[in-house]
Amino acid sequence: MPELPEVETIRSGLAELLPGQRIAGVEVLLNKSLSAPESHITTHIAGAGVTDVRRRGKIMIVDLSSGYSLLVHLKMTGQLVFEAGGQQPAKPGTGTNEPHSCPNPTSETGDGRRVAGGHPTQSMAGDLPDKTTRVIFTFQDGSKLFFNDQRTFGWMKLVERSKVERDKCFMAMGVEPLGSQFEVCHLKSRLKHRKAAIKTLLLDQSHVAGLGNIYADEALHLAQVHPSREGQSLSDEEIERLHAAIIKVLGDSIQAGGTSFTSYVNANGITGDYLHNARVYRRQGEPCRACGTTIDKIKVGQRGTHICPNCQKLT
DNA sequence: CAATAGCCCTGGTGGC
DNA sequence: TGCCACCAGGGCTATT
Repeated sequence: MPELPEVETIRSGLAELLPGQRIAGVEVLLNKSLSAPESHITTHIAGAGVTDVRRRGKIMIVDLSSGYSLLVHLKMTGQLVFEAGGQQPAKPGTGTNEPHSCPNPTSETGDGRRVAGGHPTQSMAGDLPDKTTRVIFTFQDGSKLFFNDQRTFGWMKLVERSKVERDKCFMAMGVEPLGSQFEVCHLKSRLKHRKAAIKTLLLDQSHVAGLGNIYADEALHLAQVHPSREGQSLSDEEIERLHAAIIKVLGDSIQAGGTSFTSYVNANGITGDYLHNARVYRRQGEPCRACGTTIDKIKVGQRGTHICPNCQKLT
Protein backbone atom coordinates (compact mmCIF):
# COMPACT_ATOMS: atom_id res chain seq x y z
CA MET A 1 0.00 0.00 0.00
CA PRO A 2 1.41 3.37 -0.87
CA GLU A 3 2.77 5.12 2.21
CA LEU A 4 4.72 8.36 2.35
CA PRO A 5 7.79 7.17 0.38
CA GLU A 6 5.67 5.63 -2.37
CA VAL A 7 3.47 8.70 -2.66
CA GLU A 8 6.55 10.93 -2.67
CA THR A 9 8.15 8.82 -5.40
CA ILE A 10 5.02 9.09 -7.52
CA ARG A 11 4.78 12.80 -6.77
CA SER A 12 8.31 13.56 -7.87
CA GLY A 13 7.74 11.57 -11.05
CA LEU A 14 4.52 13.40 -11.87
CA ALA A 15 6.10 16.73 -10.97
CA GLU A 16 8.46 16.26 -13.91
CA LEU A 17 5.74 15.12 -16.28
CA LEU A 18 2.53 17.04 -15.59
CA PRO A 19 3.25 20.75 -15.10
CA GLY A 20 2.68 22.45 -18.42
CA GLN A 21 0.29 19.77 -19.61
CA ARG A 22 -3.27 20.84 -20.38
CA ILE A 23 -6.15 18.48 -19.63
CA ALA A 24 -8.30 17.84 -22.67
CA GLY A 25 -10.76 15.38 -21.19
CA VAL A 26 -11.68 13.28 -18.19
CA GLU A 27 -13.24 9.84 -18.39
CA VAL A 28 -14.72 8.57 -15.13
CA LEU A 29 -15.15 4.80 -15.28
CA LEU A 30 -16.14 4.42 -11.63
CA ASN A 31 -18.10 7.29 -10.15
CA LYS A 32 -17.02 7.01 -6.55
CA SER A 33 -13.34 7.19 -7.54
CA LEU A 34 -13.67 10.88 -8.40
CA SER A 35 -15.93 13.01 -6.28
CA ALA A 36 -16.79 16.22 -8.04
CA PRO A 37 -20.03 17.48 -9.52
CA GLU A 38 -20.33 16.62 -13.20
CA SER A 39 -20.41 20.31 -14.05
CA HIS A 40 -17.14 20.89 -12.19
CA ILE A 41 -15.42 18.15 -14.16
CA THR A 42 -16.17 19.92 -17.40
CA THR A 43 -15.61 23.44 -16.14
CA HIS A 44 -12.71 23.12 -13.67
CA ILE A 45 -10.77 20.05 -14.78
CA ALA A 46 -11.23 19.80 -18.54
CA GLY A 47 -9.34 22.64 -20.19
CA ALA A 48 -7.21 23.35 -17.13
CA GLY A 49 -3.44 23.21 -17.06
CA VAL A 50 -1.46 21.43 -14.37
CA THR A 51 0.62 23.93 -12.41
CA ASP A 52 2.11 21.85 -9.59
CA VAL A 53 2.12 18.41 -7.97
CA ARG A 54 2.46 18.45 -4.18
CA ARG A 55 2.07 16.01 -1.30
CA ARG A 56 0.84 16.14 2.27
CA GLY A 57 1.05 12.89 4.22
CA LYS A 58 -0.15 10.16 1.90
CA ILE A 59 -2.29 12.56 -0.12
CA MET A 60 -1.21 13.96 -3.47
CA ILE A 61 -2.28 17.44 -4.51
CA VAL A 62 -2.44 18.27 -8.21
CA ASP A 63 -2.91 22.01 -8.67
CA LEU A 64 -4.80 23.19 -11.72
CA SER A 65 -4.86 26.56 -13.48
CA SER A 66 -8.61 26.70 -12.95
CA GLY A 67 -8.08 27.58 -9.30
CA TYR A 68 -9.00 24.08 -8.22
CA SER A 69 -6.86 21.18 -7.02
CA LEU A 70 -7.27 17.46 -7.31
CA LEU A 71 -6.62 15.60 -4.06
CA VAL A 72 -5.67 11.97 -4.51
CA HIS A 73 -5.52 9.23 -1.89
CA LEU A 74 -4.29 5.91 -3.28
CA LYS A 75 -5.23 3.94 -0.14
CA MET A 76 -4.12 0.32 -0.64
CA THR A 77 -4.10 -0.43 -4.35
CA GLY A 78 -4.32 2.93 -6.10
CA GLN A 79 -1.90 3.83 -8.87
CA LEU A 80 -1.26 6.93 -10.95
CA VAL A 81 0.43 6.00 -14.19
CA PHE A 82 1.44 8.48 -16.87
CA GLU A 83 1.63 7.46 -20.49
CA ALA A 84 3.28 9.84 -22.89
CA GLY A 85 1.34 10.65 -26.02
CA GLY A 86 2.57 11.11 -29.55
CA GLN A 87 4.68 8.16 -30.61
CA GLN A 88 3.16 4.78 -29.71
CA PRO A 89 5.53 2.21 -31.24
CA ALA A 90 3.99 -0.72 -29.34
CA LYS A 91 6.83 -3.22 -29.40
CA PRO A 92 5.26 -6.54 -28.42
CA GLY A 93 8.53 -8.49 -28.60
CA THR A 94 10.45 -6.26 -26.21
CA GLY A 95 11.55 -8.33 -23.25
CA THR A 96 12.46 -7.16 -19.78
CA ASN A 97 15.85 -5.57 -19.46
CA GLU A 98 18.28 -5.37 -16.58
CA PRO A 99 16.20 -5.05 -13.41
CA HIS A 100 18.61 -2.78 -11.56
CA SER A 101 19.91 -0.09 -13.80
CA CYS A 102 21.33 3.10 -12.37
CA PRO A 103 19.03 5.93 -11.35
CA ASN A 104 17.94 7.63 -14.52
CA PRO A 105 16.46 11.10 -14.01
CA THR A 106 14.45 11.23 -17.21
CA SER A 107 14.53 8.85 -20.13
CA GLU A 108 12.45 7.26 -22.83
CA THR A 109 11.61 3.59 -22.47
CA GLY A 110 10.67 3.16 -26.10
CA ASP A 111 7.05 2.20 -25.48
CA GLY A 112 5.80 5.73 -25.01
CA ARG A 113 5.88 5.71 -21.25
CA ARG A 114 8.32 8.24 -19.87
CA VAL A 115 10.43 7.57 -16.88
CA ALA A 116 11.35 10.05 -14.21
CA GLY A 117 13.66 8.59 -11.63
CA GLY A 118 13.52 5.08 -10.27
CA HIS A 119 14.32 2.03 -12.31
CA PRO A 120 13.16 2.45 -15.86
CA THR A 121 13.19 -1.11 -17.06
CA GLN A 122 11.79 -2.91 -14.04
CA SER A 123 8.47 -4.73 -14.54
CA MET A 124 6.28 -2.26 -16.33
CA ALA A 125 2.54 -2.27 -15.88
CA GLY A 126 0.64 -3.85 -18.76
CA ASP A 127 -1.40 -2.09 -21.40
CA LEU A 128 -3.73 0.57 -20.06
CA PRO A 129 -6.54 1.04 -19.46
CA ASP A 130 -7.17 -2.31 -17.81
CA LYS A 131 -9.97 -3.61 -15.60
CA THR A 132 -8.64 -1.69 -12.58
CA THR A 133 -8.68 1.67 -14.37
CA ARG A 134 -11.15 4.03 -12.68
CA VAL A 135 -10.38 7.46 -14.15
CA ILE A 136 -8.52 8.51 -17.30
CA PHE A 137 -7.20 12.02 -17.86
CA THR A 138 -6.30 12.84 -21.43
CA PHE A 139 -3.97 15.73 -22.18
CA GLN A 140 -3.91 17.93 -25.24
CA ASP A 141 -0.71 16.36 -26.55
CA GLY A 142 -2.27 12.89 -26.40
CA SER A 143 -0.62 11.85 -23.13
CA LYS A 144 -2.77 10.12 -20.56
CA LEU A 145 -2.83 9.77 -16.79
CA PHE A 146 -4.50 6.61 -15.49
CA PHE A 147 -5.93 6.30 -11.99
CA ASN A 148 -6.01 2.55 -11.41
CA ASP A 149 -7.37 1.01 -8.22
CA GLN A 150 -8.12 -2.66 -7.91
CA ARG A 151 -9.92 -2.51 -4.59
CA THR A 152 -11.53 0.87 -5.12
CA PHE A 153 -10.70 2.22 -1.67
CA GLY A 154 -8.76 5.09 -3.18
CA TRP A 155 -10.33 8.39 -4.12
CA MET A 156 -9.79 11.64 -5.95
CA LYS A 157 -11.67 14.80 -5.18
CA LEU A 158 -11.79 18.28 -6.58
CA VAL A 159 -11.53 21.17 -4.16
CA GLU A 160 -10.91 24.88 -4.48
CA ARG A 161 -7.22 25.60 -4.31
CA SER A 162 -7.72 28.20 -1.58
CA LYS A 163 -9.53 25.64 0.57
CA VAL A 164 -7.10 22.75 0.20
CA GLU A 165 -5.33 23.32 3.52
CA ARG A 166 -8.67 23.47 5.34
CA ASP A 167 -10.05 20.37 3.70
CA LYS A 168 -11.42 17.75 6.07
CA CYS A 169 -8.76 15.23 5.13
CA PHE A 170 -5.99 17.59 6.24
CA MET A 171 -7.60 19.08 9.33
CA ALA A 172 -6.56 16.33 11.73
CA MET A 173 -3.33 15.45 9.97
CA GLY A 174 -0.16 15.52 12.02
CA VAL A 175 3.35 16.73 11.18
CA GLU A 176 5.38 15.69 8.17
CA PRO A 177 7.98 13.26 9.49
CA LEU A 178 10.59 14.54 7.04
CA GLY A 179 9.83 18.18 7.84
CA SER A 180 11.49 20.48 10.37
CA GLN A 181 8.47 20.39 12.69
CA PHE A 182 8.99 16.72 13.45
CA GLU A 183 11.09 16.88 16.59
CA VAL A 184 11.75 14.44 19.42
CA CYS A 185 9.80 16.60 21.86
CA HIS A 186 6.83 16.55 19.51
CA LEU A 187 6.81 12.76 19.44
CA LYS A 188 7.23 12.65 23.22
CA SER A 189 4.22 14.84 23.80
CA ARG A 190 2.08 12.78 21.46
CA LEU A 191 2.94 9.52 23.21
CA LYS A 192 2.57 10.83 26.74
CA HIS A 193 -0.27 9.33 28.75
CA ARG A 194 -1.28 7.11 25.84
CA LYS A 195 -2.12 3.53 26.67
CA ALA A 196 -2.61 2.39 23.09
CA ALA A 197 0.07 0.26 21.44
CA ILE A 198 2.94 2.31 20.04
CA LYS A 199 2.35 0.83 16.59
CA THR A 200 -1.32 1.89 16.67
CA LEU A 201 -0.20 5.39 17.59
CA LEU A 202 2.30 5.47 14.73
CA LEU A 203 -0.43 4.48 12.28
CA ASP A 204 -2.65 7.30 13.57
CA GLN A 205 -2.12 10.07 11.00
CA SER A 206 -2.92 12.76 13.54
CA HIS A 207 0.40 12.19 15.31
CA VAL A 208 2.75 11.69 12.36
CA ALA A 209 1.52 11.89 8.76
CA GLY A 210 2.47 9.27 6.24
CA LEU A 211 3.41 6.15 8.18
CA GLY A 212 1.59 2.95 7.28
CA ASN A 213 1.94 -0.69 8.14
CA ILE A 214 5.28 -1.20 6.39
CA TYR A 215 7.23 1.72 7.81
CA ALA A 216 5.70 1.45 11.26
CA ASP A 217 7.06 -2.11 11.48
CA GLU A 218 10.39 -1.09 9.96
CA ALA A 219 10.88 1.91 12.23
CA LEU A 220 9.94 -0.01 15.38
CA HIS A 221 12.43 -2.74 14.54
CA LEU A 222 15.22 -0.25 13.83
CA ALA A 223 14.45 1.51 17.11
CA GLN A 224 14.30 -1.86 18.92
CA VAL A 225 10.86 -1.17 20.36
CA HIS A 226 8.14 -3.83 20.59
CA PRO A 227 5.03 -2.66 18.68
CA SER A 228 2.66 -3.73 21.46
CA ARG A 229 4.29 -1.49 24.06
CA GLU A 230 2.00 1.20 25.47
CA GLY A 231 2.88 4.63 24.10
CA GLN A 232 3.39 6.03 27.59
CA SER A 233 5.81 3.25 28.52
CA LEU A 234 8.56 4.35 26.13
CA SER A 235 11.62 5.92 27.72
CA ASP A 236 13.06 9.20 26.45
CA GLU A 237 15.90 7.25 24.91
CA GLU A 238 13.51 4.92 23.11
CA ILE A 239 11.51 7.83 21.74
CA GLU A 240 14.73 9.39 20.49
CA ARG A 241 15.62 6.13 18.75
CA LEU A 242 12.14 5.86 17.28
CA HIS A 243 12.22 9.43 16.03
CA ALA A 244 15.52 8.83 14.25
CA ALA A 245 14.33 5.47 12.94
CA ILE A 246 11.19 6.95 11.35
CA ILE A 247 13.27 9.53 9.51
CA LYS A 248 15.79 6.93 8.40
CA VAL A 249 13.41 4.27 7.08
CA LEU A 250 11.33 6.83 5.18
CA GLY A 251 14.40 8.51 3.73
CA ASP A 252 16.01 5.22 2.74
CA SER A 253 12.84 4.10 1.02
CA ILE A 254 12.47 7.31 -0.96
CA GLN A 255 16.09 6.85 -1.98
CA ALA A 256 15.20 3.36 -3.23
CA GLY A 257 12.14 4.55 -5.11
CA GLY A 258 9.50 3.24 -2.72
CA THR A 259 8.59 -0.27 -1.71
CA SER A 260 8.08 -2.97 -4.25
CA PHE A 261 5.24 -5.42 -3.85
CA THR A 262 1.77 -6.31 -5.12
CA SER A 263 0.25 -3.27 -6.72
CA TYR A 264 2.69 -0.44 -6.10
CA VAL A 265 4.08 1.30 -9.13
CA ASN A 266 5.46 4.81 -9.55
CA ALA A 267 4.16 7.45 -11.93
CA ASN A 268 5.48 5.46 -14.86
CA GLY A 269 4.15 2.07 -13.87
CA ILE A 270 7.46 0.93 -12.45
CA THR A 271 7.93 -0.91 -9.17
CA GLY A 272 10.12 0.28 -6.30
CA ASP A 273 13.07 -1.29 -4.63
CA TYR A 274 12.91 -0.94 -0.86
CA LEU A 275 11.39 -4.30 0.03
CA HIS A 276 14.58 -6.08 -0.97
CA ASN A 277 16.15 -4.38 2.02
CA ALA A 278 13.22 -4.61 4.45
CA ARG A 279 14.21 -5.34 8.02
CA VAL A 280 11.10 -7.23 9.08
CA TYR A 281 8.16 -6.43 6.80
CA ARG A 282 6.87 -9.62 5.17
CA ARG A 283 9.97 -11.47 6.38
CA GLN A 284 8.28 -13.79 8.91
CA GLY A 285 10.18 -17.07 9.13
CA GLU A 286 13.37 -15.47 7.86
CA PRO A 287 16.35 -14.50 10.03
CA CYS A 288 16.62 -11.01 11.52
CA ARG A 289 19.33 -9.11 9.67
CA ALA A 290 20.59 -7.74 12.99
CA CYS A 291 20.74 -10.86 15.19
CA GLY A 292 19.64 -13.89 13.16
CA THR A 293 16.56 -14.64 15.27
CA THR A 294 13.56 -15.82 13.25
CA ILE A 295 11.18 -12.97 12.40
CA ASP A 296 7.71 -13.45 13.86
CA LYS A 297 4.33 -12.20 12.68
CA ILE A 298 1.82 -11.08 15.29
CA LYS A 299 -1.35 -8.96 15.46
CA VAL A 300 -1.32 -5.47 16.93
CA GLY A 301 -4.53 -3.48 16.78
CA GLN A 302 -6.00 -5.82 14.14
CA ARG A 303 -2.97 -5.28 11.90
CA GLY A 304 -0.45 -7.85 10.77
CA THR A 305 2.81 -6.92 12.48
CA HIS A 306 6.36 -8.17 11.92
CA ILE A 307 8.90 -8.27 14.73
CA CYS A 308 12.19 -9.73 15.77
CA PRO A 309 11.38 -11.26 19.17
CA ASN A 310 14.98 -10.76 20.25
CA CYS A 311 15.58 -7.17 19.12
CA GLN A 312 12.11 -6.00 20.21
CA LYS A 313 11.23 -7.12 23.70
CA LEU A 314 7.97 -6.41 25.50
CA THR A 315 9.45 -5.53 28.87
C1' DC B 1 -11.81 12.37 25.39
C1' DA B 2 -9.49 7.58 24.29
C1' DA B 3 -9.85 3.00 22.71
C1' DT B 4 -11.81 -0.37 19.79
C1' DA B 5 -14.69 -2.91 16.42
C1' DG B 6 -16.88 -2.83 12.00
C1' DC B 7 -16.96 -1.51 7.40
C1' DC B 8 -15.69 -0.48 2.55
C1' DC B 9 -13.62 -3.81 -1.61
C1' DT B 10 -11.31 -7.33 -4.78
C1' DG B 11 -8.19 -10.95 -5.72
C1' DG B 12 -5.32 -14.47 -3.97
C1' DT B 13 -4.92 -18.50 -1.00
C1' DG B 14 -5.88 -22.79 1.34
C1' DG B 15 -9.10 -26.41 2.79
C1' DC B 16 -12.32 -29.85 1.36
C1' DT C 1 -11.89 -29.04 -10.56
C1' DG C 2 -15.08 -26.07 -8.14
C1' DC C 3 -16.69 -23.81 -4.15
C1' DC C 4 -16.08 -20.89 -0.30
C1' DA C 5 -14.38 -18.96 3.95
C1' DC C 6 -10.81 -16.13 4.99
C1' DC C 7 -7.20 -12.63 4.70
C1' DA C 8 -4.91 -8.18 3.34
C1' DG C 9 -5.45 -3.11 5.22
C1' DG C 10 -6.14 3.05 5.53
C1' DG C 11 -9.12 5.58 7.49
C1' DC C 12 -13.86 6.81 8.49
C1' DT C 13 -17.81 5.88 11.55
C1' DA C 14 -20.25 4.11 15.51
C1' DT C 15 -19.99 2.34 20.00
C1' DT C 16 -18.38 1.68 24.67
